[in-house]
Amino acid sequence: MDLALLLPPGVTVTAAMKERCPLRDTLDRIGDRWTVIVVVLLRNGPMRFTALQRAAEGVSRRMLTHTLRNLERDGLVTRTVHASVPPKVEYELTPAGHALTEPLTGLLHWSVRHQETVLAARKAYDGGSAEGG
Amino acid sequence: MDLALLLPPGVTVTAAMKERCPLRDTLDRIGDRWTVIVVVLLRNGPMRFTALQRAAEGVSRRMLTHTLRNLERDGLVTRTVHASVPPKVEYELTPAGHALTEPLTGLLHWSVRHQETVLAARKAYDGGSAEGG
DNA sequence: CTGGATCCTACTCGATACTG
DNA sequence: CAGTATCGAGTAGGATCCAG
Repeated sequence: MDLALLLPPGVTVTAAMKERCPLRDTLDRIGDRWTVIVVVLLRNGPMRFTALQRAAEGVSRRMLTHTLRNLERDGLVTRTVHASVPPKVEYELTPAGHALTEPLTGLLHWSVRHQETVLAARKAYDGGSAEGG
Repeated sequence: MDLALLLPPGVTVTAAMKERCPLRDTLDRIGDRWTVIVVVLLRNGPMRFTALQRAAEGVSRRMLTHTLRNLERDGLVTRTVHASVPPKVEYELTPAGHALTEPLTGLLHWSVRHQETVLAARKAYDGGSAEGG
């Protein structure tokens, strides 16, 4: 992508950005099925593994683990193991992770505000395209 | 997802939202490889098909067409054909599409600001995990 | 409760060739 | 210039079983 037009004032396009588009990078990282959901859920504070699984509704243990590992790897989430029986593991956003919740929360709000509009548009489009056939 | 905690004040959780999580819905829609890129690129005004293809860097005609069709279907983009030779087709964001650029632009800015941090965290994580083997 | 290993399916996406 | 049709590879992610 051509970044120069889109960046906020004061931000310069570095060589690294040209080589490796930051947005493309971020999308590759958060563009899977569960990452955004998990980050948004962690927005209000630390959560345990099982609590996340319940809240995310539909995620398998495998994918939740996978998602959390990637977030941890990228420094967006910390993992804290409490030595107890049964085990208790808490996940919490780092500052970078919290910063990410801002646009993602914006996305959530957009989703809520435009759900009906989008659904209606889709219905109209599908109806219109199919007509006459 | 449990939406009640996360919604802005004044927004009520409707039955539709419980049935069909709006965020999940949005992510299914924009979570593919090119949608976010295209929407961000259209942020400054209408663009032609080929201009988009050049700017997106790497998208195939097939995928660009597919992406634009979906955006059109959801009412986020309009498609205008100018009857000329050669053909000229312009794509432009609708108001809903423009509203979407706000969080997406936020995401872009986050990407730029945190690229180095994330890359460093990843490197550290990978190095740390691999050590001793 | 947390999470690793394996297997398997479905779907996404890109390459290529063709059209108006 | 702006698409469409077809095909094949790669991979995301779910099901299941095992373990500390």
